Amino acid sequence: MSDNLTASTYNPANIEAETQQYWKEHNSFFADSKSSKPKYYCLSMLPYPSGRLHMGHVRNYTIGDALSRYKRMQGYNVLQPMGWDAFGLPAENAAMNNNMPPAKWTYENIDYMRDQLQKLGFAIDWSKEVATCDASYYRWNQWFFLKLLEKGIVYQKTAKVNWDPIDQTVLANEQVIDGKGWRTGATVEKRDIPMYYLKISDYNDELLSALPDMEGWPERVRTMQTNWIGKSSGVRLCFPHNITDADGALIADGKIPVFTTRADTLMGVTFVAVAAEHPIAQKAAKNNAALHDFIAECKEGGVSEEDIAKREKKGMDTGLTAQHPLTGENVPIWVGNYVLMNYGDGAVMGVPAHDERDFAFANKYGLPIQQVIASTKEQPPFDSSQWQEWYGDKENTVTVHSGKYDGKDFAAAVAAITADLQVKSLGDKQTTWRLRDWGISRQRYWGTPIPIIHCPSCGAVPVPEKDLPVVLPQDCVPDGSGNPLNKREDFLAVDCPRCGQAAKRETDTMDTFVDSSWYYFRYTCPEAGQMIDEQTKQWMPVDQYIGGIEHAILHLLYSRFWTRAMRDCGLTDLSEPFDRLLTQGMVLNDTYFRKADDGRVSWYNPDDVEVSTDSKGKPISAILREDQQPVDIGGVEKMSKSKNNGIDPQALIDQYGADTSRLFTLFAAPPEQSLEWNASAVEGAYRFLKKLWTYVNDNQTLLSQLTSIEDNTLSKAAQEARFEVHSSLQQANKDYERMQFNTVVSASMKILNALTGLERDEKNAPVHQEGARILLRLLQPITPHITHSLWQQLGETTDILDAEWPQADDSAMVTTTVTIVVQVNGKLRATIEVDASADKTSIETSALAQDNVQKFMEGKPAKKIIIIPNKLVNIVI
RNA sequence: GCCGGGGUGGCGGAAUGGUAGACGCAGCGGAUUCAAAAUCCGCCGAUGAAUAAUCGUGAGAGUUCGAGUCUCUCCCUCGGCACCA
Repeated sequence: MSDNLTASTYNPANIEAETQQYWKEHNSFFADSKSSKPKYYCLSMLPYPSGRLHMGHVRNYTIGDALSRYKRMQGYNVLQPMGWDAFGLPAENAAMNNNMPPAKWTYENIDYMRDQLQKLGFAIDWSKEVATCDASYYRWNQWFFLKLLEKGIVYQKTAKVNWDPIDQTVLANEQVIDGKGWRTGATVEKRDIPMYYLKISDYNDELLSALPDMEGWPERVRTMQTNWIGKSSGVRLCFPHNITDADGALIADGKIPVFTTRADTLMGVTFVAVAAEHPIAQKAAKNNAALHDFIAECKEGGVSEEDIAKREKKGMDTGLTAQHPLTGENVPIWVGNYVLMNYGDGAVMGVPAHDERDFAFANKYGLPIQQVIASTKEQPPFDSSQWQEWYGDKENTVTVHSGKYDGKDFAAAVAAITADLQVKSLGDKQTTWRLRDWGISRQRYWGTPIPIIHCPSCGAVPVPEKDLPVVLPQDCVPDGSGNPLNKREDFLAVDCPRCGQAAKRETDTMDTFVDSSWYYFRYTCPEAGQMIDEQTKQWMPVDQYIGGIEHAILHLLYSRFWTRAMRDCGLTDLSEPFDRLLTQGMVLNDTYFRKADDGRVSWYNPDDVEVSTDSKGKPISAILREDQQPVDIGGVEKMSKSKNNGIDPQALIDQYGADTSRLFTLFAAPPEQSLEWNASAVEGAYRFLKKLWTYVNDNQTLLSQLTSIEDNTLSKAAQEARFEVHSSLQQANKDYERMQFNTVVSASMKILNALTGLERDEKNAPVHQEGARILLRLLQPITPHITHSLWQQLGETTDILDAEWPQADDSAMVTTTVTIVVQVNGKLRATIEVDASADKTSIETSALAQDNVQKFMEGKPAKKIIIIPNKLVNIVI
């Protein structure tokens, strides 16, 4: 039978279905805890089951899968699990829109998305699947919460939340739009409510000091966490006062404590600013209506750090004074809306000359500005009408106008001032942290119930371990006003476990970050009748974690904390859960819009827009297909609902297949960088796979054996093709190790180009046979279906997954001559072919003999000749 | 506002301090075809008649025989900011 008769066109739908069926029948991806091979735990961040996979998921899991398959073919026992971060706010929103319980919505989404993941051919061990909304998972959230409560790591305190006064409900930050509630439009208030906190602050030193040694993590993530933990060394000092409360007692023992990192500027203090909730502000407001109103105004607006930082800095004089701790002079006390009661001491010292924010504040309210620092570098003179960068410097400074402290640099001034404060018992060195304890209470239904019972006699009583899990009712439908659990008598009513009288369950649920802080432990033993069992030891820590950069701080820090908390409860020996971390970039797409007369912007999906380009292919205009009218071309932005620039990966899979989707995703950009959607580039990926299919499929007879290569019998063309195959393979193997999959794809394309460019005859057959086998194995982690199918067409009987990984053959890359670049004064003037073994003198001689080299040397003698072997000669004149 | 990342052809991107633009997309020209799709071949940073030369990696300076790469200053842009996940 001739090859022509067996040739068929590339049909991804059939190939992929058959290959997936094969994997299913062979249980190919089961990760056996008892295997003797070295383990490799490859973890991708688990998805929120929003309904359908988006391109970000596809990218994340394609990267993880390419790595998992590569490691597996390197001989590792690979665990690649998958699960669902299934609790959270979107399910409640969907419930409101569709009048459907969040549970039903969530489980339907999980079923759909699991099917999508399977159609993408990911080598996932589905026997280890976990959904965080299953009681079999979240019972261990509850169990561990109680453990931490026992250990004193859980505690209760009040916290500020966004409060919608019309819906009478707590709002998430994302539900606050321009300071108004998203459903009611009412002005959001800050309100204090009791919450459970985890004492992550007990671990701040450890979480910080481990970071420098975490070499498998990107530098930028470690820097972000370092800044987030925010260790700062400074001085905590007190401004004495004699302000009394209603009972005539001194407020806070007659002291206003403040923290500063700039004790060297203490002599420049011209005011003290306190938070609106500070007891002194409260006291001053009693007889001052304007101040009372100002304090009320401070309560408006959101609670996010960004909201607070961007708010216009405002203040009001309390009319009260405190004393400067060193000079005893009176210092006015102001209320500032930028001072936070629950951060530090709720008060700050104001040094307008050397802090930009204080400077603006003092200028606005006419407070004095007292310079106490001068620059030792040449700088413009101090000018109290305009802020200069150097006013806030710590380096190259000397104290001035500071009495006995004059003439000191930063460290000396801080030391001298601190010593005097210590003598007066009004201050001492202190380390503070930016990291705040983790408030985990959420006033929402769709989350893990906090296992606490409120008894009128006994107070807050933990649910006994034997009564776990506290099961979340599955049939509630939230309506936007408060937590539906508060209306569920069957959930609420319970007897106090301590005294037996009628009591009430806690209705707050846990932050969903709790769920994602330890799911990777549970994957190793999803059926265990305890939080984790001995199988965990076999797999943990995670060797490679992959996920979005947006999780660089919160999720990754909480997981590091949670692992330590588990360690301190005797559950694991580990401190760090993730050995290596890869933060993948975002998926972007073009945006198109029209702006209506009233300023409203409508966004159009790139699929519905036709773009015209100039003769060079540069886009010049775009029209909407529907009405043939022009639309404006926006920038390239993250795929999102709001910009209507998302691409549904399902359409991509349906049209081109999983292999093309995977190839495009990995080829278009390196994993850490953002990836731009490009429909033509998808076509290009598809074209490559068609070409690969045709090459193997059309040449089955030629390729079906594997004859050994005798180098000296090969033609020059065959040797060159083989050189290209092996040098590309060598590069690809290096790039696999550093997870640079885009250049692995490039190398694969080069290999296929070399092979298809080489005549397919008996003489060249060994090079084709070897090259095809290299190429298929090289591509298996990236496009697993087509390579599985073509591997069989080569007559190979073993599973390609079990095939030995290809290594570059040095003998294929030996060359007799090399091309050397000749530069004159660093500029390229000629290239020369020399014998690979040529010595420096002969290289120099032939370089100098080049006409163009002589021309540019203009008859001048060479001052210096630099020779880099096999690469370059630079003649300096 | 604070913190972090990124700027290289028309586009995505490639380059252990050593030939900038590999590989691909788009574009242009050609072959094949009744025609189209698909496929194959060639060209493809700018100026230029040019296989000459000059310029060219956001801008400016510096280190070096040599800088996309190292150092400093500046500009633009994107991401995170604790109740979105």
